[in-house]
Amino acid sequence: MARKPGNTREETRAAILAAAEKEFEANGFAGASLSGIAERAKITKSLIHYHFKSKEALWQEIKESRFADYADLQRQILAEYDDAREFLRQSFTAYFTFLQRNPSFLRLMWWMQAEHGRSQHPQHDLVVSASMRTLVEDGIRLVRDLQQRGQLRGDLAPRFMFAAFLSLLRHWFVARRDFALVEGGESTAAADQRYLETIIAIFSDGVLARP
Amino acid sequence: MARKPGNTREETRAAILAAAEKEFEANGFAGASLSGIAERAKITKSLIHYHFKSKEALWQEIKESRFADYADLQRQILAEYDDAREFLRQSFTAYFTFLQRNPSFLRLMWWMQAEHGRSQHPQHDLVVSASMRTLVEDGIRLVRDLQQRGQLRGDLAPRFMFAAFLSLLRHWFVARRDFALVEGGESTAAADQRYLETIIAIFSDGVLARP
DNA sequence: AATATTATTGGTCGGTCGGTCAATTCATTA
DNA sequence: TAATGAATTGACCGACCGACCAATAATATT
Repeated sequence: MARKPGNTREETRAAILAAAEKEFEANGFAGASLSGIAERAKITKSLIHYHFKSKEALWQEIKESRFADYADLQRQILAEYDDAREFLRQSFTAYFTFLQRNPSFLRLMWWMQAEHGRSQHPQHDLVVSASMRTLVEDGIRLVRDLQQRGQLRGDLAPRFMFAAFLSLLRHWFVARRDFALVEGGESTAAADQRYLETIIAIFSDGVLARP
Repeated sequence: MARKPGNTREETRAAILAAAEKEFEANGFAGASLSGIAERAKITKSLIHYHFKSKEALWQEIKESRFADYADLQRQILAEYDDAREFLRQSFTAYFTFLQRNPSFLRLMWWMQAEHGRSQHPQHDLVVSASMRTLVEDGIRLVRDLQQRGQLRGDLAPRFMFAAFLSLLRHWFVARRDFALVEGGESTAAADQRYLETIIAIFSDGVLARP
């Protein structure tokens, strides 16, 4: 009946992808609806199927594009420094800032973890698994290097040290809501910053009082 | 047309609740279906509505019953010890063991966080919020006490220290899948134990090499 | 034994889901 | 300007969703 003028193929595709990302971020894969995506993108449901094969293919394309951002992050973290303490600070800050600036990435990851393994097209999880594997492998290798150079304590397994690193960073952005419930007054940004300083201090030096 | 003999009211209710917990755990609230629950419980869909007002009410009842377990856990964590190092070990171990033994609780929490704030009946979130608030408040108070008694370093804000504590514990059980992808061979139980020892060590003493 | 109450069923409702298709409109080109 | 191809639409499909209801079978009460 009608055709919106001026939009190129890529513009429309991008609009659909942006709308879909919001919808998936808000509702997860199961909860998201093509109607909702169409509404956000101000086009009709049919057009989504013209540009993308299926809902699952759309979800897959979003996941892949989001994981591409990880490459830059890894390069930042893996950059080298002379001083181990300063290295830790830089790594924590880089990862933390990334999560802080990409809340939609974090929410998509959250949904992906929850829905992991439930896909009817298992090959779709391969890209995600490959990305995670690379991140974990690189992180473990890095910790091992630092141990061998005598900058990190050598009595702990590298992979569990790196797991602790990731936990401290990733979990905050979902837990902070619970902490905002008590003793309000502090802005989110301020709380973020103070949490970051705290985990750097704990990770570097521990929490026990020194005599 | 027919009625299954022998089942008391409570038995049927319990069967539905158990089936629903599995279904919600696997698919989240949006992804779960009453048909799936009925199938698991080996009854019909209609019977669910006879015993429970709605899908949402069923979900709510499961959440509440699961959060009741938290009370015992808190009492364990809040038990007192003379030595701070031993106290940390006991607290980490108690919380860790709880999550280890209640995987369905963890998965339900995961879905709840993802779907939080999206309920059409906001009052349903109140119980969850209240539980989380109590846990966080008690934890913060405990850290503050230990600081004042000189057992924990006093230069870090209690709430962020406690947030770090929770992050190290909760995040592992969702991240460990990614770590299982690399250097296999270690059983899940063994990896769990080694991770626990690692975070206790890190939290207590930090990761920097001591000269 | 007759009656009332409770537990359970099959069937059905309106609504939404993801997906398909033919028709239509715009942009390009001949 | 006419023809062609790509982009977009509305209408529609079968499947499933949560919910409801009348009928019925099992149990409890009298």
